[in-house]
Amino acid sequence: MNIGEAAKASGVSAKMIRYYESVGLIPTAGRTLSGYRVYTTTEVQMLRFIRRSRDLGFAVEKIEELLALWRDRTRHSADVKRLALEQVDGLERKVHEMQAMIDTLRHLADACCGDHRPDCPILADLEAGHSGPTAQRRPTGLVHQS
Amino acid sequence: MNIGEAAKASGVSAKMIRYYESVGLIPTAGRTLSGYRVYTTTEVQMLRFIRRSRDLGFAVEKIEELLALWRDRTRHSADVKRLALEQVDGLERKVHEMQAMIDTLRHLADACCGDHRPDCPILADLEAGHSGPTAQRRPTGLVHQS
DNA sequence: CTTGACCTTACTATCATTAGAAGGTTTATA
DNA sequence: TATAAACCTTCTAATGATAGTAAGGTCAAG
Repeated sequence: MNIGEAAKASGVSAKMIRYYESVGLIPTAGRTLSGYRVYTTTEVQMLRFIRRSRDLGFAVEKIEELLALWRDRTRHSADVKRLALEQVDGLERKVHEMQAMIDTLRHLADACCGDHRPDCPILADLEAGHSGPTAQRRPTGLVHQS
Repeated sequence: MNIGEAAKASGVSAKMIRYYESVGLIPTAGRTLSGYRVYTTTEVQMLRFIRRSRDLGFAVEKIEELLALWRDRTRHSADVKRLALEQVDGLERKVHEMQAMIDTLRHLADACCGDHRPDCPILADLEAGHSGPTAQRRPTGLVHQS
């Protein structure tokens, strides 16, 4: 199986497979004589594991831990559960932050008549910069990307 | 007012002020004879506007539009409202995605006894990669950062 | 033997932000 | 006045996951 076939079979792009190899998330793949990477079904399974973990929002760093537990037949399921719940915590923190933004924006938009006139409480709020009732005092680094 | 004072007054770091200038979000600042940037209260107000917009999750690109409307005394408040509601839409899409992840993870974690034994439905799910009841078929590019 | 579809590496970009280095300026104090 | 601290300047690089591009090698079918 070459990288393209492995990509199709796992749902991870060839680019990302090479990237995961480069950062040590997956072991260096075998090579044909001509230098093509070769993948076994076991490695494709690992890639699917990674893909699914990404779909659940796990960072590559955490996936590393998940993979280690996956391979460890003497693991404690408590450790897996802890990682999952930590992930839930992180996601919920982000959700709450965004929900606060949504609430503020909705509130401001409700107050804006949204017609041809220039007067606008949304701009007034941004201008005032009072950071309103739902704001974070300091960036938490969690949501500042769009 | 030099850049440090403007940073304190606006809540935008000096680094970011220079960055915003470099990408054209704010006009190039005036300079002293020795090359220090100089800021007026108007410019500090603009920085506070930017800061507040970032706190509400707006991308720099959108802030550019907001600033243009802010400066335009013949604006239609409808345009501002539209931007705000688009932002709400984007945030809600992300929130729903994350909520789906949370639901899946919670469901899996509930099924995991979390003790010293290795058996774990969370790992089983990741391994199977069936993308479960709450999954997105394709990455939307909205949540894949931690 | 050519064509097209694949593979290789390496570099670039994204987005907002932070950090560092190396060097010049201003301000306050000894 | 000398000096040190605290500022400022520009430039570079890193973050995290992913996509794009370019230049070149390989493989399979026609």
